[in-house]
Amino acid sequence: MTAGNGPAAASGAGDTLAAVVRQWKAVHPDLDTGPMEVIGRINRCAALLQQAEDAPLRHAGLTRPEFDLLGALRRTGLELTPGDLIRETFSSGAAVTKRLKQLTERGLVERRGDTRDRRVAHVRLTDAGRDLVDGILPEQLAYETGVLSGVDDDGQRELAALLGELLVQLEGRLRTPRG
Amino acid sequence: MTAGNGPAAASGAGDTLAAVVRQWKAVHPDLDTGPMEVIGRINRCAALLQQAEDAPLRHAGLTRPEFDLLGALRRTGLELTPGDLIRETFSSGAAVTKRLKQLTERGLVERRGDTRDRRVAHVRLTDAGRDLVDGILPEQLAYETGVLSGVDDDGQRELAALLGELLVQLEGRLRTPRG
DNA sequence: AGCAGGTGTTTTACTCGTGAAAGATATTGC
DNA sequence: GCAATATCTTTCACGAGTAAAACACCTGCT
Repeated sequence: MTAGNGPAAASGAGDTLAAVVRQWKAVHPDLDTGPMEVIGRINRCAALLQQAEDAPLRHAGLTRPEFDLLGALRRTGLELTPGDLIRETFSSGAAVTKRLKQLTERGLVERRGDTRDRRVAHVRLTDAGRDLVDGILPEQLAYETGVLSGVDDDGQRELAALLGELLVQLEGRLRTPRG
Repeated sequence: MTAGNGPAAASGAGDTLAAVVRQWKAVHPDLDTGPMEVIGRINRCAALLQQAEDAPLRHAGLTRPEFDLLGALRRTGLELTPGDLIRETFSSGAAVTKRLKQLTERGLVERRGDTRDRRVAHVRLTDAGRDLVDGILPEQLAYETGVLSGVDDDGQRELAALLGELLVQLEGRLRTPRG
């Protein structure tokens, strides 16, 4: 969030961000807290979702970034190079290297060198890796459906649309993913 | 995101999540990707915002969690115990201890022991700490206003409201913040 | 051919956060 | 009063991510 978050306590109605915003308004009444209400909530949602979603994955012995990597391989259906995976998962090169090492040792992915360009490697899912992803994904989506059940279908569509708008802006603004 | 994200490439229209969802649908046509469209976008927005927002803070030599801690002290206007800060910033005890050590060394916060209960400490902002927060916060909010400028005011209100709804659900569902 | 510079990947050194255990003090029940 | 237990905070050992440098290899120029 923009400016620290946290619940002063379970303060009656509203989410924790509402309480935080109230506190800031009391200290700096002239401040425009509008952006905080959006960005703060996005960050807090993300944090809580991560804690929650880690549960189904942890059950399979995977971290989210590991699952993202496997998922990228599964959904493209192709062999990907480490460079591709860096771009697909928005991770640093070092992180991808470490994850590939781990996942290879666990027999979930395999590597082979490129015949033409011996700098590059090609990574693909093993059968075990593919089965693992295919097994986890439905559980994950079912769990998420439950998490979102408090928001009705129209609300979910609206949310997805608005976040998509914002995302286009952010993705345009923030050239220079990583290295 | 629920299941790996990433841009297959700059695939025409829509954000990167749209491309990811298309890929999944091609591989698992029967999958209900609805939750992914919401949760994936929340996570991706959070990731991008963090990268972006770190810039103004980094300029002041602060990480976001450090700023969150200072912000909690500033907006409550009170002395807080480490325990309070754990709850306010949703961090682990170990993390708060480390941050307090750093921030104390930098002269941004001060500690004193409790007279009654010698287990607890009380932390408050120094003048320098208060000035730093008051200096950064407007910059931060101005930056965020710019980031959100692609979404009109009604959209922002709608977004804040929907995220608030979701947040209430998540906060209710996820008892057991940390330790 | 040979080298200058670019690209793909890994290694290195380091920071930060975490869970579990320890440490220090309060509180409760006998 | 004193052991048993609970609470607040810090320490420890470790895993994971990062930036920057190193490495390995290709490409284009001369």
